[in-house]
Amino acid sequence: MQPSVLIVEDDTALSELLQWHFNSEGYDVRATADGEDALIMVREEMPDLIVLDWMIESLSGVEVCRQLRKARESARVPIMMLTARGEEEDKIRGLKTGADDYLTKPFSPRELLARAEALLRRSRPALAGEMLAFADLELDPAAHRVKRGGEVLHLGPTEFRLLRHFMEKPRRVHSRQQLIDAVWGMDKEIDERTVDVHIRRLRQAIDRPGSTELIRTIRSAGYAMDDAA
Amino acid sequence: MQPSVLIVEDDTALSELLQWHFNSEGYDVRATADGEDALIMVREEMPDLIVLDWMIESLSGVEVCRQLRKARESARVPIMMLTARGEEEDKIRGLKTGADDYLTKPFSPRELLARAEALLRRSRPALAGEMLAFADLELDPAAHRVKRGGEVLHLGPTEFRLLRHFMEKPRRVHSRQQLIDAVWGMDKEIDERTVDVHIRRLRQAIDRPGSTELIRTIRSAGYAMDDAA
DNA sequence: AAATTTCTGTCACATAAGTGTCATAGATCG
DNA sequence: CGATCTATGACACTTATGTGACAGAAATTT
Repeated sequence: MQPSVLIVEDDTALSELLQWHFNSEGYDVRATADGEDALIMVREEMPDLIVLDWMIESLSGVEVCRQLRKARESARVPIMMLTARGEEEDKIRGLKTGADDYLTKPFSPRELLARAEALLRRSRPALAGEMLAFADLELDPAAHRVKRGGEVLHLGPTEFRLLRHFMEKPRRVHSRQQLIDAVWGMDKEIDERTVDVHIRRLRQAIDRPGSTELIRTIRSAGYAMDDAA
Repeated sequence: MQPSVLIVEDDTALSELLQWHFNSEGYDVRATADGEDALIMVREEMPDLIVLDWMIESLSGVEVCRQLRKARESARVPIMMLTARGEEEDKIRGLKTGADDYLTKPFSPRELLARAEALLRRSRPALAGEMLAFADLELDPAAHRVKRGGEVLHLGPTEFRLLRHFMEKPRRVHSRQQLIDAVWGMDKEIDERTVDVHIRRLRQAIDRPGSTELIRTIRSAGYAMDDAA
């Protein structure tokens, strides 16, 4: 499946250049010059990567960035910020709002693409809308649907995000705080015990009688998705 | 287990930016703007990595670096130095004083995190999530899982940390006090006999009947992980 | 807009797991 | 053989996790 990128850039020439390059690398490209627009487009269809110019119309790059991070769905989409030389100060501020990387104009397309790929590699499974699978569990992020051995399961929204997180990084301990950050959102203040409760609900939802427990408790550390006992 | 980082930086915005990024990579983050403070914090609890700005209040970065290197406990903690462009001279001096790596501002978070991980990998592979192996034992730090000859073992939290410590530095005697410092924490006041008990529990957990003892007692010195003789 | 259903986050309490210490028995050394 | 040092089982205690209930929030239906 081809990765998708959203380019937010008001310099038409540069935007087209970027589009061309991403396109010829096999990306599914969308573009806009406007910040408001960008947010709408993201809501319509989540891209795998966002390239964002610092100086754009109607809503500054920082503000777009901030908004994206605030919404739960887009909180973890990698964002690459473009800045002009001499905006060094802004760079810092831009990054602070949560951009993952920045590039100073002028830059070589090759460099942009290389960095973009690096960003993508890190966070891909979650965002690319790819089917996640583990043991006999399948999770379709796009359709918001989970099956176990063919049978459709019913999960609440929180349990769904929780499971998705586990399936993105299986065989790995997640501390309660990490789970809160990832599933509820960084700024939320959620009691750590609450995680236990949702873990239980998740287990209840995915465990068929007679099947192996997929969510393992690691005492004093957190939880992990695991297959073998 | 999550690695810990201490950020010493007096530009609040930049410090927060760094904190955010390290945090979202799963680090346990502490920060201060002050050099004296930094030394105290290090003494209180040794971080796995120190990020140090060259220009900070009350005590320059170099000085902090020098002091850290002088103290035996902190002599080997990896230090990453941050310098502003134009302080190239200082870079050289910084490295001379014992920094392990440096980065010129402004830099991308990706780069910082990548380098940080590289440093970590060198000093404490287990923290960077690398698989540890010894004889027919395997320990997966990320999954918090131990196998012997393919079979999954169950260890309690303390036994797990103990074993991890042995596997990080095998074929080497560890005194009881060293084990206490590493496994329980510097400040804990634990009876040395208690180590014996946990060693027994560890042996019990990893020894299959008929297999060789992996933890050897070195009388009047401590314990070591060893295979043959 | 009201009624209903589903979902959420917290609590209090039950259960389970792990902890540190001790007394005693066993080893080892010179 | 006495002086040390280490192994072991028992145990009282601390801490972490599982669980059911519940009231309020949010979404859905009527």
